[in-house]
This record gives sequence, structure tokens and C-alpha cells, in this order.
Amino acid sequence: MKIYNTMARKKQEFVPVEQGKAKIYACGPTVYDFFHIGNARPFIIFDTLRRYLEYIGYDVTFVQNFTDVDDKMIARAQKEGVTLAELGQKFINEYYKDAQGLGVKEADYHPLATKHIGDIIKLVKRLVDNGHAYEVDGDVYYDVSSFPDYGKLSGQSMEDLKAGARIDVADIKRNPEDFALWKAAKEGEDSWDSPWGKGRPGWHIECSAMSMKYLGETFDIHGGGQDLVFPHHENEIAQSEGATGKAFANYWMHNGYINIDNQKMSKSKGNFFTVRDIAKKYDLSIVRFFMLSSHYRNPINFSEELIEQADAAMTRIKTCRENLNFIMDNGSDEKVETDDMISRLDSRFRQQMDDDLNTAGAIGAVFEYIKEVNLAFEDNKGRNNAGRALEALDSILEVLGIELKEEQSVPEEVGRLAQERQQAREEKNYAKADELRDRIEELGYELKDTPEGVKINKK
RNA sequence: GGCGCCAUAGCCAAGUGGUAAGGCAAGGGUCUGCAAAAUCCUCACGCCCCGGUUCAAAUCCGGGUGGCGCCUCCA
Repeated sequence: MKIYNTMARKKQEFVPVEQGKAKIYACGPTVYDFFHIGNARPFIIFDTLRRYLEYIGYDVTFVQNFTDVDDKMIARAQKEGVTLAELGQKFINEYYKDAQGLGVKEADYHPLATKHIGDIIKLVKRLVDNGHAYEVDGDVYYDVSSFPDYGKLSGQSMEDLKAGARIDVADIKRNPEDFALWKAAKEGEDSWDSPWGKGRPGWHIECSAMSMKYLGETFDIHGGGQDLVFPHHENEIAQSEGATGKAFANYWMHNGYINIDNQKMSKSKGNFFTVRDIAKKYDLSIVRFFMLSSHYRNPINFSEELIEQADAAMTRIKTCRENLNFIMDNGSDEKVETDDMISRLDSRFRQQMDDDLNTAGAIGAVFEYIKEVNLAFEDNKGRNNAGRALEALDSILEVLGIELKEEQSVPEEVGRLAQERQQAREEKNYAKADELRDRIEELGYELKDTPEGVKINKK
């Protein structure tokens, strides 16, 4: 498999540290609020990466953290009048609800920063001891000038960063670019004991500490949104490699943004949709399908119209499955040769996914397969082969994490009216049948007379 | 100012040297009491513009134009 490595700025063949194993760390959410669909993208992408690596035979260890202590958490907890722990627990639970809807499986580890204070302190101490960090009045800063490779991920030299001049220069740090590893406690904030007094970890250090704890000092893939390249991931590299002297992550993967009207969606801009809100109107599996419909590194514009398009596209997959299911029970015995179709699906799918997780191309391969299936099983033939064809489709959908929800049950009254209509049709009393259909539509349901029988859908 | 990304049909979107995947929409056929659904077929002589390299370019190089991002919390 080839992966676009931000560090190398090109696609590279994936060679794991340990043969047959893939160790992945993805930056997770700060649990101070419901997450928005911009946040959802990396969750879906790295979940898909994990599923695919498993599909092609890797033993995957996947870690995604929860940031449960930082300025935003503290501010929100104070505003809500709850403890930091209560706020964190609440939104961790909400994360799992939304993630489940999006088909995002639980990681092998979901470490919390506040449960790893000891590991964090140990790492900070290591950096202080070897000269990469220094303490000032209970704060500990990373001395960026001590790490010559600083800037290698984002492709910026120290001079460039200085020229940026958007950093507060007038403070106690040695270099304006130095960042906090440990922050001295302020009055009323949650804090932990440390060699530098009471305080709390900086944002970047938790990811270094927790990724290395669960995956080792050098692991395979580190992922996150493009906006984390600088400074978050740059700082993680400085911290981790500064401490260990070894390479940190071998492959850096960064997903593109979700845009609204071509503008980046973000909480600070206020132009965001939470996953929770979208779930009120659409099945979240549509959101996943929509995201996987374009390459993970490209920006996606989000709109309801595009979600509707994705929904319509999914219907095609759903119908194909329903048709195959029908044929399994009711089809004719005429044989349909499926081996070639299935192996074409698998090889096309792998070809696309092996090319830097090209899920858009992979979905194209699924639709090509569906067309072949529709033609091969024409006129409901192939009862004994439909099961295999369906199984092959489902195994690919499983790797993509696309779940096709069964139709929900309809109210009793609607079902009764539909039955009455069916009887009227059999008696060729079409006027009555149409009248009953109208009444059903007034109740918000629509009827389809398919060869497989009458289908009732919510409008 | 520094670093970087993007531009493919009405909409979405693959494709990084060999003659434009796929989906939605649209048009036509089949099926159906009708309708809807389903299904099949059709649908870019051209990939923002101008130069260049090459037997061959959407794909490589140079120059434009337009859009976006990072350099500050952010997925």
C-alpha cells in the first residue's frame, strides 16, 4: 500500500516497523462540546484506514486520544458549573454515540490526558534533564532552538517562523516559538503535582506521551487534520524525538477540511454543523458515504444538496442488496457465474485503496460491480449464486464501514391501508386502490409496487 | 511576508505521460392497471487560460487567472 507522507511530501510504500503489524495514532477530539462534521472527517478516514489495513492482513493497533484538559475544557467547565471530569465524561459519551452512527469503531485505546499525567510528567522531565526544555516560574517550555529539525514536517525554517511574527514575543520564553509543556496552575483550576509545582500539561505533550506509551517510541502512522501539521504535530516531533533521539512516526497522514461555501468550517468561525444536528435529519451512514466519496486529502464542500446526492447514490447500493436478497429466495435456478465479477471487485477495490486510501475510486469499483451484478442477475435468475454475490459486496462495504440501514417499520394503520389497497388491486378496483394510496401518502408514506412486493417508505 | 493546496460535464468526483472511472441530475427504452420504484441505454473531440517539452500531456515544465489553507485555539 502507498501512503502520502506529509513529511516526505509524496506517496511512499508503507513499510511497517514490525512486519505484519500497523501501529496508528490519530489525534482525537477535545471533549468540551459535541463534535462537528469537520471533526468527523479524520475519525471516519482513520477508521477506514484501520479497517482496510486489517482487511489486507495487518495486525493493527489503533489509538485515538481524548483531550480532556486544556483552556477550552477549563473555560467550558467553569461556564457550565461542572467539574472538568464531569464535562469530559459527558462529551466522551456523546462522542461514542455520534461515532457509532458514523460507523466509526472504538479504537483499541482511547487514552485520556488526565489519566496519563504521570507519563506526561515523566516525558517533560526527560526533556528538562536532557536540555530540550526549561522551567520558568512553574511553567516548563520546550526550547525550540535546541532541536535543529524543528519545522521539518511543516516545511518551515525557523527563520520563516520568525518572519511570521504572529507570536507573542514579550514574555518569559527564551525564543518566541517555544511552547508550553507544563503550565503552572492558576487559581481555581484543576491541577496536578509535579516537580515544578502544581500545574497541568500543555496540549502537545499528551499526544507524545500517550502515543509512545501505547505504540512504542517509533511507530508507523500518525494522523490528523491538516490544521494540526503546525504547530501540533511539529511540536510532537520535537518533544518525542527530542526525548528519545529516535524517529517518532514514520508516516504522517493529514486529511483535508470540510468547507461551508468554500470556507473552512470551524468553531471559531461559527459556520459549523454538529454531527448531532445532522443526525436529526439524515442517517449518519450517509455522512460517512459522502466523506468517503472524495479523496481524504482534498477539501470537501458540505451542503444539504450534496448529502441528498450521496443519499440517492446509496439507494442504488441498497436496491442491489435487496434484489439479491429477493433472488436468493425467489429466483430461478439458471446459473450465474460470479467468480470473475467477485475477483474483479476485490482487485479493483484493493488497487484503489492501495493508492493512498483512494476511497472515491474504491466506491467507483463498488458501483461497477453493482452494474455487473444487475446485468448478470437480470430477470431474477441465479438463485444459488446470489448469496455469494451479496456476500462479496457486503465484505467490501464492511471495509468501508458503510452500513445500509434496514427500512424502519411502518405504523399499523399504514400497513392495514396498504393491505386493503392490495386487495382492491387484486379485485381490479383501481379507483379504490388509488384512493387508499392517496390516504397513505397523506400519512407521510409512499408505496412502490415492485416485483418483490409492495414496499412502503417514509416520504 | 514565508510555506502549501486546489481548478475535470448541470452538480459531485476518480484519474500524475498513452488517448476521460463512478455517482446524482437529465433524455430515451423495458417493466407496470396507473403512478412511483427498479433496470438498461445515451450523455466531456475535451480536463481554468497561454506558452513549452514529448511520437504522445488532464497528467511534466514555465508564466498567468481564479479559489482556499497554515504560519494563533482548531480535524
